[in-house]
Amino acid sequence: MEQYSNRFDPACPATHSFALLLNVWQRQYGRHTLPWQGTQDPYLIWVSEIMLQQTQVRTVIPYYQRFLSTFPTVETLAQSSLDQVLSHWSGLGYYARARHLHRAAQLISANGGFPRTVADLCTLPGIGRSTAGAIAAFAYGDRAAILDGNVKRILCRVFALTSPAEEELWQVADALLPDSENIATYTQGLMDLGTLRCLRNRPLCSDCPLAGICQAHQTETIAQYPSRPKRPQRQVRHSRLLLIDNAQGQWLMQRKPPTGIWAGLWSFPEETLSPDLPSSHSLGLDGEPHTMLSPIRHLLTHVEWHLYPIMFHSADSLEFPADPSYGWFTTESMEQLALPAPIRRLLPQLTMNDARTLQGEKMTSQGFSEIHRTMLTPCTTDGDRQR
DNA sequence: CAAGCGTGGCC
DNA sequence: TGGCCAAGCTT
Repeated sequence: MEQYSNRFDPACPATHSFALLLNVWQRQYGRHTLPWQGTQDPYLIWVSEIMLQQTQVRTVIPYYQRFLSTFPTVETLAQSSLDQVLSHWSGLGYYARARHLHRAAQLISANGGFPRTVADLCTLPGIGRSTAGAIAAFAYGDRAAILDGNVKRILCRVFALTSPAEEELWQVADALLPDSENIATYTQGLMDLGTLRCLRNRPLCSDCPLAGICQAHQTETIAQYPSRPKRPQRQVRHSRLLLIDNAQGQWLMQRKPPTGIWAGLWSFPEETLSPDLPSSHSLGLDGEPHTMLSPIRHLLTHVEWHLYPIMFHSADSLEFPADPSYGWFTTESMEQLALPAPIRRLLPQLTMNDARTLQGEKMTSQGFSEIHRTMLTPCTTDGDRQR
């Protein structure tokens, strides 16, 4: 068998049949009834593409439908408050997407319409080259390439590319584009193939339309593509979450700063725990904590975060008017806030404790100290986590 | 430009 | 069950 070098060869037979094979397959086996299909409205397509960044279709669908029922047009989105947009994003993650979406909506609205080209789409916050390509292909039928995780995996396998540069992959993606009349089918076909056939683990090559031209399949080296870069180890972080209620049954919350994890969302006041610092809170609470809820272990891409919710009753005299980032909320009103997922999951436990039923574990202050010492003592051994 | 940025589901 | 992944972008 003829061998191809570890480089894309535009003259190899696979180049010519790639798009045709993919499109024939997409029409028969691809997805055609997703909520954002069957339209060429750039707004509807844009919202879907942003939500789908690093997020699976199944997760997105209910968010997409709720979002569009509240913000049916780019103008309604532009005229809404950021808080309202973030609250619809609550639980979906990567919240910068929501901030960018809102800002872009205002730019689009001010410009009187959507950008018409890939280059102009790329100028909007939150829209990179791949998202711009998808919007242009689906909304305008432009002959524009996408390059998401699916496409990278497919291209690496079909053309046996071991560690291609990003720009090289874009060149391959461009070279493979069919005529613009078939571009939407083709673009959807890439996404469908990556999701339904060319899976990262255990790809279904026996049912893949590209098996006949796939170099990785022919050399039985599918498992080697794509080579996975090793992830950096997560940094471990410990924080106490201060759940403070007042006599009116309200809870003290704080908006997270504009950068960092959960930026702009509402959470409970935090107290960072570290072995180097005494664990004293900064809110001037004079009472003792009365209840400790179950610790939360929350994993982000780069952080392993341990949260220890503890409950206080606010002294009558306690007020927090000085810092506008604080606010008092009933559990009912908190439902509408933009809350991170683990914080939202705490709400039922607050309700239980609203009535002073105190379902959590009663703790003496000595007990707290004990537990916090346990938290911070070398569960570290970060070396143990390597393999 | 490498690092930062969420979350739910899967095996 | 824990490590890994999913329609990436920003700084």
